[in-house]
Amino acid sequence: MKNDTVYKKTFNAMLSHLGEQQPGSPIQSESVLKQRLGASRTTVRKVLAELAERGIIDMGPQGRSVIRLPQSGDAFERADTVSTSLQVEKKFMEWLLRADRKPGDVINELDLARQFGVSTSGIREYLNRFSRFRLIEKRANSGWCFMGFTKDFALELFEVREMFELRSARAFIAQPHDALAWAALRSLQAEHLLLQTEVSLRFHDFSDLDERFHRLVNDASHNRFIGDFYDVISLIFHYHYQWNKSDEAERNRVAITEHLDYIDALLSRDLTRVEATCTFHLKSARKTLLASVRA
Amino acid sequence: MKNDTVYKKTFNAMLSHLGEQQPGSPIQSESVLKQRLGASRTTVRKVLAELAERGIIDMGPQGRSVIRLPQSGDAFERADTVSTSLQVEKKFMEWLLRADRKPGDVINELDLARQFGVSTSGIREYLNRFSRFRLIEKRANSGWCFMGFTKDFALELFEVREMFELRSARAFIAQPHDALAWAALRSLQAEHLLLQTEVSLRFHDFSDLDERFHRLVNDASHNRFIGDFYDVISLIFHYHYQWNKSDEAERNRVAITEHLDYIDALLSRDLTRVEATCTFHLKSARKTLLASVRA
DNA sequence: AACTTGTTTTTTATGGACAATAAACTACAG
DNA sequence: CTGTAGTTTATTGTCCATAAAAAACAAGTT
Repeated sequence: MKNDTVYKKTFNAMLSHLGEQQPGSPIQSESVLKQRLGASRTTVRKVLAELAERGIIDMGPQGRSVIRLPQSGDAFERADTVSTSLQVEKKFMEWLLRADRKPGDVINELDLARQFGVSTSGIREYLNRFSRFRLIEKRANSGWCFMGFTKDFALELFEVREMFELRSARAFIAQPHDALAWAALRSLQAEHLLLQTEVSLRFHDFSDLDERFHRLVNDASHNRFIGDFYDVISLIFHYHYQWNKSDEAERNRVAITEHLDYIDALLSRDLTRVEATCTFHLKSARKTLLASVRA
Repeated sequence: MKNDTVYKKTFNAMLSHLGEQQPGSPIQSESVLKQRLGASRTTVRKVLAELAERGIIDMGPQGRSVIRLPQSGDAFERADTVSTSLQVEKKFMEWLLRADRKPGDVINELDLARQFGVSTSGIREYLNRFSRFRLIEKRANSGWCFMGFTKDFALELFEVREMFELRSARAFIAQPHDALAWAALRSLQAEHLLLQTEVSLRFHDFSDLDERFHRLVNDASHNRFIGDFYDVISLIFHYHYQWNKSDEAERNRVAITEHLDYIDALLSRDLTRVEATCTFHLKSARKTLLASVRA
C-alpha cells in the first residue's frame, strides 16, 4: 500500500506557511495552495480537512480562515515525510559503506528488504536504478553481484572524466562575457578562498564545494550525457569521502589550491593555462583516489 | 507468479541435444547437463522427469538412457520460452516506433500493462531500466514522460560519440600486432566488401554490420563507460533504422564506402589517416541522422 | 575423495491488491 | 467566462503472495 509521505510533507509545509499568517486572516484558494505547496489539490484538501479537524483553521461556508497559529508539536515527524524509495537509497549507501564488500560478493534482495524494513519490490526497483552506476550487475534468475570499486574502475572513470572536463572547460571559456556562469564562478572562487582560511575547522564542507565547482564547469558543455556521467563521479566521490578519512584535511588543502589555480585560469580565458591547470588537478585527484583503492 | 520459460527453453535445448544421440545410449549426469544446458540442476531434473513421463528417456535404477529420438512436435512453442521481461522489452520498442510519439507525451504504466498483457510491475521495472537511455524520464508520483528523440539529443549524442570513437580508434592502432582485434577487423573488412556487392539485395543487414564494426573499435579502449555509451548509440540507431527507411540503400552504400576507408586507415596504423576517415564518417553519420529528426 | 542423485531451503520473477495521490469532471458564484 | 470548491475517476507507490528456479544440504556409490 502506498504510504502518505506526500500528505505529511505537505501538511508540514502548510504549517510553516500558516506560521507567517495572523489569526483570523483568510486562507488562500486551493489552487493557489496547490502551486505554493507543490502537491495535488487532492492532497491540499486532505491537509485542509485535517487542519480544520485539529481546530487550526476554520472552514466556514463563507470562506476559510486561520484560528490559531500552529505550534511545533503540530507537525509530523520528519522521518515520516520521506518516501520509501528515498529511504532505500539512503540505507543502501550506508549498507555499502558499512560492510566492506569485495568484488564478486552477491547482494541478496530478501536480506536487504528485511534489514531495511521494506518490501523486496522496493529493493529490486532501487537496485535496478542503481545499476546505472556500474557498481552492481544483475545475473539472470540469480540476484545482483557487487562489482566493486576497483583500480580498473577508477582508471576508466578518470579516463572519461578527463575527456569530458577538458572539453567542458574549453566550452566554459568560450561562453559570452555576460553568461551567468561567470558570476557563479566568481562566487565559487570566493567560497574557496573562505574555506581555505577555515579548512582546519570545516574541512568536510569541501566535498560539497568540489561537486558544485565541477558541475558548473561541466554544465558549460550543455550535454546531458556529460551531466549524467558526472552523477557517477559524484557518487564515487561521495562514497570515497565517506570511506577514507585519512589525510582528509591535507588532501582538501591541496585540492583547494588546485581549484583556485584552475578558477584563475578559467577567469583569464587563457586556453593553455586552463588546459594545464585542469589536467594537473584531475591527475592529482586521480592519484588521490587510486591511493585509497584496494589492489 | 513466475513463469516457466527457463524450464521450457531448457527442455527444448535438451531435445536438440538428444537429437545427436542414438536410442539406447546413456544420458549424461545431471551436473554435466546443467553445465551444458546452462540452467540449474533443479531445472535439469524437471526436464528429465518430463522426458521420462513422455517416454523419450528411461530412468531405470541402473542409469538413464535414450528410448527414442525426439520429434519436432515434442518441443515447446518458441514463444513460450521468452521471459516476460524480454517480451516487455520487445513490445515496448515496437510500441515506441508504431505510435509516433512527441516529446512531452506521458507514458501510462497501466495502459501499457494492458496492451502488453503483463502486470504493471513488469512495465515499471522495464521503464526503470530503460530510463538509462535518456529517452524517458520519471516525474515523482506521476508516471513517465517521453523526452523524445530531438535534434538536441542527436547533437549531444554525437558530441560524445566523436570524442569516444576518436580516442578508441587511437587505442585501436596502438594495439600490438598480434592482438585478436586485427583479425576481427580484417574479417569485418571482408564482410563489408561482400555486402558492397550485394547491397541492393540485403541492404538492411548493414545495421548489424555497422554495430559490430563500431563496437570492435570502441572495445579497444577497454573502458566500461565507453562501452555503456555505445549501448545508447546502438539503441538509437536501431530505432532510427526502423523508423526511417527512405534512401536506406543509398545511405548504406555511402556508409560502407566510408567504413572501408576507415578500416583501411586503421589497418595502415597511420594516425592522421585514421583521424581523418573516422571524423569524416562520423560527421556524415550525424548529418544523416539529423536529416531524419523532427525539428 | 570425487561424483552421483534425492531432498530441503532460499531466492527470484511475476502478478495482483489497495491506499495515496493526481487528474478530470461537475456545479455554482461573481 | 473565470475561478472556486465538491465529487469522481485514473494512476502510482508499496506491499505481499506464490510458483519457478537456484542453491544448499544429505546421503549413497564407485
